[in-house]
Amino acid sequence: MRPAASSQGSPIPIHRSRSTLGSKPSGHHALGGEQAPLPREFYNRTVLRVSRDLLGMILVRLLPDGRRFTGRIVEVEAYDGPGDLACHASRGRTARTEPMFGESGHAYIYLVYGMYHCLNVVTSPAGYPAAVLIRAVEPIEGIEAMNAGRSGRPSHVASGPGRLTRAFKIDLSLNRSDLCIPASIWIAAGEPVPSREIARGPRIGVDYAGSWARKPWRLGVCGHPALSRPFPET
DNA sequence: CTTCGGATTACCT
DNA sequence: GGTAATCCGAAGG
Repeated sequence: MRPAASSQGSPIPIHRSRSTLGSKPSGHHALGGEQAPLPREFYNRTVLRVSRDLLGMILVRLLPDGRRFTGRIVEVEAYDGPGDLACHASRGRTARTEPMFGESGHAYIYLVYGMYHCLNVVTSPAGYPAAVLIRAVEPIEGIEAMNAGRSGRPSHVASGPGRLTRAFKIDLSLNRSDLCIPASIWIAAGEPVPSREIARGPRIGVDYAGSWARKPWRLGVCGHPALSRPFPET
């Protein structure tokens, strides 16, 4: 079952980063209205719509010491409600999954395999548990700090849900954060990705979910170098 | 209380 | 291809 989406066909108005109010030709970003959090309405839609529209948006992380990490979202996965056997919420409303049942636009973060955190964005009207797993971003700001003391291609430091949270210093302390407030973590408008440039495939690591594992709810920017792994052909 | 397994990654053969 | 690492939360006794 899906929640009745109030804004099914109409795009959510987003303050594009292209906005040219007093635009400056210099390379410096005008941080005034720039990188403002996406509005609650963006998240309060079906998880598949939000998933698609999150591609190209900008993940922003402001550290306590003032450093700012940003990256372009290039890969996500949708987890859709109590019927989706790959979704944690399909096993009921528990302390861990509680954020998914709450208001959209909040973070749902959990620990997997005892060592990696996964960042999710809660979607849909409150009461309907659904979330988007952010699987990969293309680093923009802070890429050097993210790679400090690590090997591997610097551009891949946030490719994969566990690598992404490690690079951006995201852990359980940020669970339930309101992403519509520019505090420690939020998502800002970027360049939307056209449908024809979106690759789709089965979700990763959910083979226990039977036929639900085969649903093509992993979305990514076609051919992008920062994907966590290639998408299946056709 | 104990047991079990995971929306992953890195490193091994 | 295989598997160790590592710990929280859910479930069962």
